[in-house]
Amino acid sequence: MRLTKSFFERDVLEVAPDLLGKTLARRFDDGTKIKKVITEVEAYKGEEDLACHASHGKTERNKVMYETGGHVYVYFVYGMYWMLNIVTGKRDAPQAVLIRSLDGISGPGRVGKFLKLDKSFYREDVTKSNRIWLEDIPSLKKVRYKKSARVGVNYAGTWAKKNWRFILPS
DNA sequence: ACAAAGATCCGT
DNA sequence: CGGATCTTTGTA
Repeated sequence: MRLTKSFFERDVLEVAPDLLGKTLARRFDDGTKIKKVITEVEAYKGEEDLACHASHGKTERNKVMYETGGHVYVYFVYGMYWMLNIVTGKRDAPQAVLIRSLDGISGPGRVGKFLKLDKSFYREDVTKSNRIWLEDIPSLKKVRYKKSARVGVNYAGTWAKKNWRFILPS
């Protein structure tokens, strides 16, 4: 079953761990369809969170984070990687979940490459899109997961210490 | 206008 | 541990 708007409109700290064990589905232009279980995510929450891209207010790059949950936030880094995030929460509450790993695909850069993401996915709605969406596995109710500090955000001071990275044990 | 840094990955 | 490679951001 496809995850709906109400799933994504909750607080990012609830949505992020709930995404573990869920399925990410992607239909490519040639019609090929793939599904992978999400195994690692990170939460980025609000303008106060110095590790969050919204910490300097709304900009051309991050403006989709201010929209309602369920939108895709993709951005380009290090000259070669597209990072996949799912916006969560209500409008004007900038939050997003970074999809760091899928089953067999370790690292956010590789996830973007595997899914063949690009600028055109910016602001895609995963509750409606026919090329990227998320699905529940009804039989799987609860999963155990580990928490740790987020990766690559040491510049964020005390915010870097928050255990907002959620990992499914392999 | 421009320089610097970046929610990364890979090879050495 | 440094290079690749280029967009976004704040003004170094």
